[in-house]
This record gives sequence, structure tokens and C-alpha cells, in this order.
Amino acid sequence: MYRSGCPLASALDIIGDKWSLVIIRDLFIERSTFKEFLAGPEGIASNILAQRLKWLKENEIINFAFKKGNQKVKHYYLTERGIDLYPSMFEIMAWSQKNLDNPLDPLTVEWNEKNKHKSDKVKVKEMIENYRTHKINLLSAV
Amino acid sequence: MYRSGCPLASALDIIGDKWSLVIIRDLFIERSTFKEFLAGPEGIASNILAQRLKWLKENEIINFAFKKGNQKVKHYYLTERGIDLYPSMFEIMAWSQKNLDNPLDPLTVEWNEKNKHKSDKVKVKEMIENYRTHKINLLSAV
DNA sequence: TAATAATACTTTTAAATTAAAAGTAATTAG
DNA sequence: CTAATTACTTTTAATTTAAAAGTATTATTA
Repeated sequence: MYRSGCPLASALDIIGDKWSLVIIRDLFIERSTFKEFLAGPEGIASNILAQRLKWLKENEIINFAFKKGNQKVKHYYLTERGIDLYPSMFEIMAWSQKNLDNPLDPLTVEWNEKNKHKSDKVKVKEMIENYRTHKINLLSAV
Repeated sequence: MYRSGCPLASALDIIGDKWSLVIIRDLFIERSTFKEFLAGPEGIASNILAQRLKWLKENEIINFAFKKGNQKVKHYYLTERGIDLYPSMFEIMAWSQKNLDNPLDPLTVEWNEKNKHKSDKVKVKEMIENYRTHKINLLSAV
């Protein structure tokens, strides 16, 4: 299943594509439904989205639950293994902002402004803490 | 060119595939020629390798030089923008080793053993320092 | 409660990318 | 001068991605 015993290559075997981390980003910013993922600014196709959600679930990076009284809307959320990806994503975003000259979307500009006085370590820690709180709320409503 | 103004998605537009970071990993461990990349344990196809090297050069993540007296063997190396990817790669490898159960190759086991007493910050710093030294040697031989 | 709408997909077909294998031009070594 | 080596390129097949339309199930509305 894995191409080699290199941990970098193994990780890329799971999340090395243009969409997986984008979906995981959406989960971190509290988007949780198929419809919300579809509405993201990158415009993922519904078949690709369905396929990636299945793959990420099979690899125990995400899971989903229904809220009580509703069997229609699936709420996806990150497992611990998924939450654990945040430090990698943070470093990739830092690299991107330092090295690519693509104008940032308003959401990122706003987030940067709000967090500019914090250290990287605190930024990562707080994002994860906030996500855990959100997840608890989501799962307590199932 | 970029799918959105999200820095994560923008980075994935450049390096979001199964091979780019594997090639960059090779560069960090001082593999520098087409032949050496081809010989890596993942078995990249030569056409894919050529295409990726071209793309990474176009995006100023890598460059190459000939050594003096030899116009045949191209020695690829990381630009500053490429070296800057190491913290992301380090976090991905850390995630992988914590969360995937794929047996590590001997090179990684050996590296882990040699560096186990160091902090993550020092590991990252030293890898980059070592790479810079290697690069200086390489370029002073052109 | 029956019709309508919404949600999370699936299917189909086309386009693009990846892969495997073989081939080639330029350069160097013998 | 010949043979080998290096860094590709080409060709063809297989796989993946994408776009668009369609569908089953559940929830909402009249």
C-alpha cells in the first residue's frame, strides 16, 4: 500500500493531492457538511469530494455524525489523527505566505490581523483548542 | 493560476502531489542528479521526474548547475524558497511517524536514533544548516 | 398528508494526468 | 574512435480528475 518506508512518502500516499488538506482546512474553520465543502472557493467537484471524504474516513482522519432529529445532514469532523495534521498545515501556510505572491483572501487577512501578536506555537495551540471545543459541541448534539 | 486566495490551497497548487516533496526530500539528503532521483525507493518514472523537475525549477524551488569540466551531469539543488519547505516536511514526517503504521526504512531509523536527544527546533535548524553547507560545496565546484 | 425542496451523494462521459517502456541526443570515459 | 552514461523525450496505455446531470432519501411546506 505504501510506496516506501519513508514517512514523508507514506504521508503523501494518504494526503498527497490537491484536495485532501483543503477539505481538512474546511473542517478546521468549522465547515462540516457536504454542501459547505462544495461551496468552498476552490470549487471542488461533487464526485471528487465524495471520493475524498470516503478515503479520509477509511484512513480515520475524519468521521461523521448526524445531529439528533436529523438523519439527512451529515456533519463531518476531524479525528485526533486529523487534528494532528494542523501543525503541518500551519507550516505549509506560513511557507505559502512567505514565498508565493498570491493575494490572500479576506478570511486569511482577518485571521492574520487578529492573531498577529501571538507566537506560532500559540497560534497552533489555540486553533486546535478551538477545534476541540467546536467538535465537542457538534458531538454533544448528536 | 491559483485556485483561491487561501495560502494552503495555493501551496498545494505548487507542491500538492505525490512526488514533488519526495524529490525535495532527496535533495535534502544530498541526492542531486536525475539518476539518483530515479534510483529512490519509490520508483518514480523518468517522464514524471523530468516534468516535476521542470515545474519545480519554473517555480523557483530548485535550480541546477554543472560542475566544472562536466557538462553532462546536472546537479540540482534547493533555492531558499525550497529550503524553506523543510519545516513543513518535518511536521508531515512527524505526523506520519505518529499516526501511520508503516515500518520505517533503515535510513529513517538511523536518523531518528542519531537525533533522538535533540529538540524538534534543533533538528530542523541543523538539517537546514547542513543542507546549506552541502549546497555551498556543490556550487563552489561549478 | 401530499407536494416540494434540500441534502448527499452517484453516474456518465470527456479531458487530463500518470505510468511503463522504449528510444534518443549529447557528453564523457576508455 | 568506440562504447557507455546521463538526462531526458516519445509513445501508448491506464488511471485519475473533472463537469454535468441525475437520483435516493429525508425534511419542510402548503
